[in-house]
Amino acid sequence: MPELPEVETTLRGIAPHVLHQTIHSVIIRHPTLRWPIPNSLPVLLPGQHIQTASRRGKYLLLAVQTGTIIIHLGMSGRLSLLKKNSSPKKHDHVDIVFENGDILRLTDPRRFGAVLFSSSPFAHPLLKNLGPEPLTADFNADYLFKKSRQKKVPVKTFIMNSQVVVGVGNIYAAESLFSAKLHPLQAAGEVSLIQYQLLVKSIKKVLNASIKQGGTTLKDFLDSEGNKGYFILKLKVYGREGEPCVTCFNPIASLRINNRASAYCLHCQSACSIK
DNA sequence: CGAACGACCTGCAGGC
DNA sequence: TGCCTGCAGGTCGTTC
Repeated sequence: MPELPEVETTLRGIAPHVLHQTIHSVIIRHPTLRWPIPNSLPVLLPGQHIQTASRRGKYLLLAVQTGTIIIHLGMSGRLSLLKKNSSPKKHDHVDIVFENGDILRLTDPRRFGAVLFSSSPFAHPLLKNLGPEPLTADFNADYLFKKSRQKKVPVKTFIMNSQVVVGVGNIYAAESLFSAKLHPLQAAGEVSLIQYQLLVKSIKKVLNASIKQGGTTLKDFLDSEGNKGYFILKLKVYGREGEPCVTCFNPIASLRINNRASAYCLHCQSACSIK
């Protein structure tokens, strides 16, 4: 489910409802997500209140007095806000119940998500090596160009590496490369500065447009209020294999790169030097 | 060191 | 209808 726009949509949905709320209790129904949920949370968190709600890459961060709750939605995770006594369903693994009765509930069928706690989240092993946020000025063509020299990995793999830049997953990598007219297999180290300028612009444009539409709902993404995202209507290559390219009308092709489906236009995204 | 790949887990679509 | 296979938005840890 979630790439950066979906996580950002989730954050914007929950933030106004959880900020400054006092935690009443924490219910863990299924503690084995990607990593075990710390069993100290139900003891540690009650009585504390949410001071800030933010995002780093695809990690949601809820800060309380003694530290920060770190939430990752994995492939199929979703947070929703519910009213008091809302009965849990099959994949509702964690509830954070507030004193006013509201419930912040994590639902995650595939359990690739995570709920962790850290007194200094940015020093946490999962967060400390993350690359820049794609929508900030730190993420620019000079940075990508320098970072990519001598790298032989496909440019698609390169921009999906969270140590290079956070938040670009399979959908938005495909869309951004199409927008920048770059072949996904082009070696990252051989992409020119000019091409990176176009790619950076494309990534920012695509992510911003998706956030505006509430993210992409393929099959199961819903925001914290249960609404779908409408960016799927704007996807130009992802999931359109065999359908005509919106620019040249040739059929969209597909490759597997690192075992991930990679849709692209054979004509518009021609490679200069694929090895 | 970087790169490739398996692993985690469930649900669903499609083929037989 | 039902079983089997492959695939899915992520990304860490292991192996080469």
